[in-house]
Amino acid sequence: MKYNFLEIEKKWQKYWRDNKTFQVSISEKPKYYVLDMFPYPSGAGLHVGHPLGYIASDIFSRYKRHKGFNVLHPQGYDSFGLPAEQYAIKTGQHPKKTTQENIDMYRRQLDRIGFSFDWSREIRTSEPNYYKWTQWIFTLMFNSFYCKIENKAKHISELINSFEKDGDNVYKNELENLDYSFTNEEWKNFNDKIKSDILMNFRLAYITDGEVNWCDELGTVLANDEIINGVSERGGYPVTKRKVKHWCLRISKYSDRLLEDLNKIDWPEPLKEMQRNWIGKSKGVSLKFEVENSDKKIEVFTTRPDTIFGVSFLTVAPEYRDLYDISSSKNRKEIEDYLKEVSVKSERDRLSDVKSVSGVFTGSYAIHPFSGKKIPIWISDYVLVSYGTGAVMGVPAGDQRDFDFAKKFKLDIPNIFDQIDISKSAFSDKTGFKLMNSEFLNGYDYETSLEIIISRIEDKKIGKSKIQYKLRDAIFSRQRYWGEPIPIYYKNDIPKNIDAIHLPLKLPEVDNFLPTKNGDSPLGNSNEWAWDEKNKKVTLNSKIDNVNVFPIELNTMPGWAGSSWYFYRYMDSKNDKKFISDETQSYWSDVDVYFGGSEHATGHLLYSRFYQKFLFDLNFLQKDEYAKRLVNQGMILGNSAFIYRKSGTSEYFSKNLINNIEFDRIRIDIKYVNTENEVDIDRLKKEDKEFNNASFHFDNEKFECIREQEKMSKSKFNVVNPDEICDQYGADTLRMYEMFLGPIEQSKPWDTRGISGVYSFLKRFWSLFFEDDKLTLTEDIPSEESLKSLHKTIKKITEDIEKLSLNTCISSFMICVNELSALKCNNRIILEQLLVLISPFAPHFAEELWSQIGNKKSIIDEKYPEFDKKYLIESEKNYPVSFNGKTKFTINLSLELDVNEIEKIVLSNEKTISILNNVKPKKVIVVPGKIINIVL
RNA sequence: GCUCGAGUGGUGGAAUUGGUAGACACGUUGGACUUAAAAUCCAAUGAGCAGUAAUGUUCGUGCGGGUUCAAGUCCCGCCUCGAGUACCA
Repeated sequence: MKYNFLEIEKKWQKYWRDNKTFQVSISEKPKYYVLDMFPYPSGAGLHVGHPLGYIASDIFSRYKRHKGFNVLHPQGYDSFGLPAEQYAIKTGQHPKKTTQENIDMYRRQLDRIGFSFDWSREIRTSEPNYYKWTQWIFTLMFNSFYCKIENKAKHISELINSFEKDGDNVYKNELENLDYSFTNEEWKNFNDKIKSDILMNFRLAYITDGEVNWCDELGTVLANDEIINGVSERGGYPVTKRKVKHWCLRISKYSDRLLEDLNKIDWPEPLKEMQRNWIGKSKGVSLKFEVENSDKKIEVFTTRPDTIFGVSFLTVAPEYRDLYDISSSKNRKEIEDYLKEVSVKSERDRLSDVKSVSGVFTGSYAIHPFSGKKIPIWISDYVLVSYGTGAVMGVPAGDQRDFDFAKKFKLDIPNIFDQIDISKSAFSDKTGFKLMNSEFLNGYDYETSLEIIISRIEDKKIGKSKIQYKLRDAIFSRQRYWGEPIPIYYKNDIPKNIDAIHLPLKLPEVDNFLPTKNGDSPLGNSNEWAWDEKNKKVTLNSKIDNVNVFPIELNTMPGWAGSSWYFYRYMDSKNDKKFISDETQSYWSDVDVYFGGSEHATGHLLYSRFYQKFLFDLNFLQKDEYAKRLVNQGMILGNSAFIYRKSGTSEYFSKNLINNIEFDRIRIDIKYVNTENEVDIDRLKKEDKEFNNASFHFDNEKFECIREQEKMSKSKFNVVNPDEICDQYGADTLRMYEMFLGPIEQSKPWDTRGISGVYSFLKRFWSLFFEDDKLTLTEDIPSEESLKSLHKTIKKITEDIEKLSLNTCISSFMICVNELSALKCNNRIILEQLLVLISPFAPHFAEELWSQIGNKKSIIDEKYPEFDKKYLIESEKNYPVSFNGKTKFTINLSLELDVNEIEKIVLSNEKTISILNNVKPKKVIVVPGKIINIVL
């Protein structure tokens, strides 16, 4: 019988569907949760790079199931957010429609590959019965504050109680942005608006009015991790600073826990490192400088208080809060000019402008706390408002930026480092110096001076040790249509949340869902977007004059709101009473292995950890980390084709090829290029419009086609569609080939030519079962050799799957089948076990043969074979005999021999004698079971 | 700039953690089958040198040193590429 993969795959996919094979529920068995990062259905469809992680996780899930675990392996769609909406806008359709279409396409493509997903648990973040809970979590955050004393989130009512009882006594330290203090009596007398404003400083979801990253093209605000190199991650559009009222999540309160708990989880070290850098903890000192002729003080944050005597100026950020209080009115004009100049700069300008130094003198001076000297105060945009205190002390001798600044504006550069030349650049090392010109710190090194200065600063009560984080609060508002509405309404300007029982607050239908350049949210286009507080429902805007009807927040949530907690919903996706029942949570607990790309390191993977800890604090979750182990799959790179001008050719590419012009090469679709890198010019010119109009003549003499490896993408004309591979070779071959390509976490190029190796392997395996097209198995006791081959393979496969080294698994299968083919093995015992072994990798293939050899039940729950040591015991070893470490020949010896016996045999060996040629060896090293080395 | 990660045949990649470098594949070459092609099967395949040949021999894991009986693997110093980050005081 022939290996007819198309028929087989269809048959078994239907069988699994009909028998609900992959539907799981709570059982007596131990659980195992294998999770993939769910896709956002983008419209371009899948290419062979997408399923890489899914295949690995599927193999692992099926393997764990064979091992006796009750495996939860769900899948869903991250269907809200920018990608889905951008696609809808591009194609001029409603996002609801395109999302549904894209999901259908994804599903069709995924189904062909034979995944063992439990689709009965499917979730979509854009479905009301899902986002109901996303909104619910938001209201929890709105109604919570972070208690520093207990180091956890608590309900806001506790804070209010404390204010009513003790004023701000207990939580005074947390009122960082508030200038005034209040007693319990004063609190009670505050009006609602003031109370609300004060509480906003505490709420974990809060509204604020600060500057945000604004993207004109996308018509929305973006979070820091959505900006790459000063442009938007989606689409690469410019980003500017803009003052917008927006919601934020106070993730910064969790900085330390997010950092510390990285030690608890088995995630890839590079990824943890990225999170550590993003959180950016640094220890230092905050220090107050008096300002001459002013009540205001300037507080700076520094990690180098030891260089305090090197301070020759202070610099504050252009957005510094007390800017006008600390600057001289004489300099007003220059300052305002400078502020204007800075504000027009986009994020990208600022980045590309890092080298150039700009700033303006405030006209006033601060007083050095130890030397008493007058220090000029400057304004410069190299200082960031959002980090530290928004002000820095300028130490040109010890910091390159301060050095450059001082040079540019001709400020003092006092040297405080003995014997060190700072005429060309600053000296920023923490070792290898002794201080000078530093009064009581003279002669000390970094460590010692640090200790002295900190105690001096604390004695003088002008500052204290401080830990500073780079991690900022997460901007939560999007001025977009396709996202979860934020369940907040404004009662007399005071934000109130819609209670959980009235959720979901459903996304309204609007005629125009396009984003606007002025930042108005498309939800404003709805004429039914007001909250009737009395009847607890959404009503017409026209009723807002009514005392009980109030406007609803127009912004929607960012894409990561829905993806920050979705892995819990899978456990109990149908539950409409709770986001997840205690019972299901107790059983499924957490994710055992999470597969996904490292590009989410500082986005999704950080936000979801924050959500986890928050919900843990409020006792909704039982663990404070959700994924024990994480595997980053690498990318599969596509072959892009470029036409280059050969050197010496004076001919240029035609100007008509505008869209494809990149320097002196042209990108073309890889389908026009054959394996010899020859371009099919005729077809290219016929099918490609741009080439059709081009005056460019391809000529092998003047141009050449070169392949380059890049990320697969439709726009790069280098995608390979998994459907085509399934048509031609079958899903099992695709699955195995993707794994065979290389280590899962590595990026590796796709080469369709290589697939034939895996395909013919499966065919060879298949043919072990047949003779002259008829199933022919013997029931005899298997031969020693075949048993050895099998058990060697079982051992290797089991070890490698656990390590997720799946590429070497495929090699082992090939070796085994090669060996069995050579042995002409058609033994049932051997082949049956081998089928179970390979079933996670090539499930359709294994099911088919399993049933053909007479099994009635699916192979899916068959016990995974275990190796028996007795078949692996070697009695002999082919020892390499090396001379000075270089192997000259091998000798087959019994493993029972001891060192002396081996040495004797080797030395009397005729080859040894001839190589030694009467020279007496200096030393003979024998490592039993490994090697023999003769030292001359 | 800083922080990670990686450099092994023509290509993708193996290497029990210090013990026969190049497993397993692709590709290439030769052969078998075939009128022919496809498919399949067999053989060779790191480079160089010597030999008709079996074989022998030298060099070989980015570069330069070191430790060791033995280094792709460990240590020191460089180079190149990739990823992340970017005025974080």
